[in-house]
Amino acid sequence: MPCRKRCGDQWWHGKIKDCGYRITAGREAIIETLSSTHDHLSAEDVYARIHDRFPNVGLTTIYRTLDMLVNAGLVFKFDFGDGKARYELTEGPKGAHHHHHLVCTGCNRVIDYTDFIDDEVELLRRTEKGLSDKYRFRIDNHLIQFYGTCTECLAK
Amino acid sequence: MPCRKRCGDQWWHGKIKDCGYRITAGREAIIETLSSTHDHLSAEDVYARIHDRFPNVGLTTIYRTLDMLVNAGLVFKFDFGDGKARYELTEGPKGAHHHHHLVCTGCNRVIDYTDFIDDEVELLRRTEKGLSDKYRFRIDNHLIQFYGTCTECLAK
DNA sequence: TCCTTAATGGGAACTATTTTCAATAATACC
DNA sequence: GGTATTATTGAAAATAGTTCCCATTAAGGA
Repeated sequence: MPCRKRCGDQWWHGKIKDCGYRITAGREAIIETLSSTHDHLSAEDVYARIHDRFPNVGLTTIYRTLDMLVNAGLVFKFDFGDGKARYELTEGPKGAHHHHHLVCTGCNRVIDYTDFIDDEVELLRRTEKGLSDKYRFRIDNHLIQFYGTCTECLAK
Repeated sequence: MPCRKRCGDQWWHGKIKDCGYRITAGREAIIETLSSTHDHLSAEDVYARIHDRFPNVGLTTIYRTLDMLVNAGLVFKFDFGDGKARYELTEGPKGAHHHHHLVCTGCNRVIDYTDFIDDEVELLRRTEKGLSDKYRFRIDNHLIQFYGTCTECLAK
């Protein structure tokens, strides 16, 4: 499928090209979709949201592209315990929007929170340093999630 | 399958009975297996380790039991990104052995660390309090993982 | 010991994800 | 701009982890 959008470079083009990947219409569509929502989309969700405008971007491509984006560090892959992977951009055109997740084990709802993030990030940075020194790991990323029961589920 | 072990109660019997579950030989075997290792076992791993002594505990039962144990709060279910769930006891006969994980995205190796845990746990407790107040969540658990590349994979 | 009901196992079913492969399109080079 | 090279592609088939189904069995209370 030809890359029909002839508008200028997007903020993420560099990051992709630097890793040796090509810019395609499918990839544009996928990244656009991810960047236009705060939902935690599964591969199938992305497919559904793209399919109208790009009927010939297949599910396989979605999976492959998301995987590639995870490799390139542009996307983070989450497991919220409902059997399918969820994807989120690590940053937008304006930079990172740091948040963590609160997951309801009753209904699988996920709340993004940014409260307390500064303290967390500060501690994580220290921990990261300590760990990478001690275990000789290069640490790229971290995951913090809290699990519990949301108000609605508590009411039952 | 009859419960052949007639030895006295195990430390976990109460927790299971309190949730209305029964004690069976299969469940004993599964918990024993989990408590005798620090490995992060998948359902299939547990099956393999039990199958010699209990040839008639099926994989289905392993899945069901692990799920039940997660519900009962005795087991924690992890996703390290290799496509299968991993299970770990949340506590042993001597109480909880608190640790977090360092995951290599190259080879999927997982290192348990306990360093810095005290600071982390202290911060988490505070965050947990703040979050549960603000979002009216009952928080039961948390997950912290660091992702990166281990020494061996860095060498490549 | 008997009775109720939860737990079981084997296989089939399900579902998210990956693989295969021939066709197509994005980039580098001229 | 045209062409060669090579990554990317979609569809269908394959895979793999997990769950469902249902007749049978066993745990625990009376």
